[in-house]
Amino acid sequence: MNNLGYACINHGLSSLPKSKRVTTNRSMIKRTFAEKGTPYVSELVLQNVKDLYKILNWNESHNIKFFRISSDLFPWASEYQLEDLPNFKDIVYWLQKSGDYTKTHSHRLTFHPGPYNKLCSSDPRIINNTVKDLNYHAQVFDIMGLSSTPYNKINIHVGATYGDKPSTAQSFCRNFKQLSTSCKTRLTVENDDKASMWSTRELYSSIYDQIGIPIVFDYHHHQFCTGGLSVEEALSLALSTWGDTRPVTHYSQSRSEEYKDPRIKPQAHSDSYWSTPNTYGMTFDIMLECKHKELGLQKMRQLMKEIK
DNA sequence: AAGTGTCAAGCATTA
DNA sequence: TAATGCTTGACACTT
Repeated sequence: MNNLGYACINHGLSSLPKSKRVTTNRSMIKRTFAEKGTPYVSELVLQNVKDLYKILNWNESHNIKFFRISSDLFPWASEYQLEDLPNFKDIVYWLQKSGDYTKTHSHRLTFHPGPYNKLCSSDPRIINNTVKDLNYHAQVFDIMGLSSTPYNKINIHVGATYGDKPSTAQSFCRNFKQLSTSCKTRLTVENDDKASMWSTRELYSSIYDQIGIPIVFDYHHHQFCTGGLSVEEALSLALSTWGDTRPVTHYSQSRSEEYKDPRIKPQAHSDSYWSTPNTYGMTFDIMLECKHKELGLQKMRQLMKEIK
């Protein structure tokens, strides 16, 4: 049984009329942050965490037990301490309520912080921001009372090579040590979608072998950066890095194929699905990264049923 | 309410 | 040199 999940946005709930809209993605531009500061952040965060609880309830009632939380939950999180938000107590209340709900109903929650997180950089300012941002994600899971393991993964890409993969990997592994313990124990790395970047095989030998963090295998990315491995080989290799924790993979399909439009980059994610990932009989959770979110998940369930 | 232009961060790639 | 895309469209202003 491979559990299916979706990422960050519930399409149906977020397109309700404004008064009923449910979203965890309330944010603001830089100017507004400068003008209104953390009190306004705090208001938005409170609404976001309340809506997170609603989404988890929606998921449960639709038998979806795997969900990626948006990093937008706390806008500008690297610019303040969570404890300094005026509504922090109420925010904690709703996060704990969501965490309790998650555990009671055996859901799995994960994060996927943005591409601006460059743990492999050698610029101290970039490292500083990256460490703050990654630690914030771990702190949220801590508040929710979720496991300090990759079961609640915080997944990132290595994200650069600087024209020198060995030294870039070294920087990544060195800077990893600066993260909080609760972040280090949850961190995972994902294979890239460009030939020049990091394949599953390279992540294994350059990152996993050094610091032992699990590899998230992305089916879609793999075809653009195989590292010389077949899907089955790369998948097996990635799964072997998860120890006792049930692994996660990512699955999406090509938008250019979906719309039969060669002008669209083949890497772009599709709206929905028309075929299923080959699991080779192995068991792991699958994060679906299509644009139509929970609708795509329901489509995928149909497709998987038809196969059996 | 609906439409439009703009929007933090880092990097590699394309135009 | 500038625009694009990435884990995810949303904000802010005008009409």
